[in-house]
Amino acid sequence: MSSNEPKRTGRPADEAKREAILAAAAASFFEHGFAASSIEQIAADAGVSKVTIYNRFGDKRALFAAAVEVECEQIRGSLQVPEVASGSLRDRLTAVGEAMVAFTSRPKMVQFERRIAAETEHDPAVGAAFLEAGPHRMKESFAALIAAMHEAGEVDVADPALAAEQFAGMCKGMGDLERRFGAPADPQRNRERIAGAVEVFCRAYARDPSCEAES
Amino acid sequence: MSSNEPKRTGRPADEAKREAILAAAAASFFEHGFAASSIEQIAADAGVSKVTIYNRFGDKRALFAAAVEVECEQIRGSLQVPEVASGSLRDRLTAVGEAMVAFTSRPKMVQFERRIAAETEHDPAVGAAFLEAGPHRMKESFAALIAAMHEAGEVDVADPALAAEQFAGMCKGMGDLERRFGAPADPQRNRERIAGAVEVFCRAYARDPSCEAES
DNA sequence: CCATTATTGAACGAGGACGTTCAATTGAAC
DNA sequence: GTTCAATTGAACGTCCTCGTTCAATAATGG
Repeated sequence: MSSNEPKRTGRPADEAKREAILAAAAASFFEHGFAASSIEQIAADAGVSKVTIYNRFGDKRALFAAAVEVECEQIRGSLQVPEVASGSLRDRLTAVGEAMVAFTSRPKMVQFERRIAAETEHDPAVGAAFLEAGPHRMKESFAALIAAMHEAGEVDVADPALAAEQFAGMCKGMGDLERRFGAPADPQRNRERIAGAVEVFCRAYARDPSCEAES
Repeated sequence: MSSNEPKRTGRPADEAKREAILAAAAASFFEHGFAASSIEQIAADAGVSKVTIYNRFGDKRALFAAAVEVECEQIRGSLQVPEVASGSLRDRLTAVGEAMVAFTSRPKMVQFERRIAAETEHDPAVGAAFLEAGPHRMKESFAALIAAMHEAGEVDVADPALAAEQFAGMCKGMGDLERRFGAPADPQRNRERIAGAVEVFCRAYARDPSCEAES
């Protein structure tokens, strides 16, 4: 395969520079936004010539798209519903809720989502790429877990995808929104939200009556 | 009071121009974003001289803040949880859910939220102002309604604010997020989300067993 | 008519940004 | 050492932006 050994003659491209460019681009784009970022500044931050950026990425929008793609790849890699098979139903749900909230409320993620949302109007493909890489994968993964719980007879759920949305929606509550608009995080309230979500979910869907004993 | 009749001498300020400026500013800021909007273009759209804008608003950021304030005022005015006292518990909850979803998923609102979120990093006060004008008011209003239902003995809710967040979160599900990232609206799924939210809410909180008969 | 304020059009200055061009240099492969 | 591509630095052109300045004009109250 020529793809394995390009056998290209001449000076090879410095891959470290590519990564430095993407890192600097991501930092600037996701902190200041697309329009407020300048290629020259990104080049300076990356310790690279401006011409190198244009040679490798061609365009400001293309550089932005590349930075988004890198971030989406990272999301795809680090996103996973914790597959805790042990513990009670409540414990497992609680673990999932905590993982989801922790994942989505990291400052980096909040910042990234803000910028992606802002650019979605100008470039819908960006929003679609993020949606597929993040939320949709998470939802499908969690829905599959709920479906498995249904198969195991632990819960009685007719629409696992809907139930997944319901549980996630209750866990996030308004904490999601508050963070997006700059309000400080409230870990205590987050715990209450997760506990409340588990409680309501069990009351609505659990088959085992002992699950509802805490009422 | 001199505030009632300013008795100012000279040519009076044209209030229609002020509104035209704010309308044009809102249109540009909320469609293209702050950095990508230009004062000259806003002036042209408003049919007004650029100097007039600087005389009246002083600054680009101040103009942005004024446009945001106008929009928040409109939100404060048009936001209200429908106070349907008639109908069954399910019917009332459904009405509230539909109203909330309809209110938050209007394209104008989605667009506005995107821009406010993007600017929140640069200017946290903007995010806080929106949070107070919109989501927090809505939540408090709905929580009061749930508290009233509790007083009336229809539901058994220990934490009305939490229950309000749970119901709202279930109604929105991921539809909220999908719209923010450009996915087309799905009215059918929205109805299912609202119906599902009502169902789960009643199972978890309703006192009247007949409410859960549909299971 | 006069004083006073609002508005305009045009121009200006300083700065920045995108994207290009070009000669010069670097680094790896053969 | 030669060859060839990657990289650099600097400059350039073009355009846009914010914000200011200034003389001219419009609209009101007295």
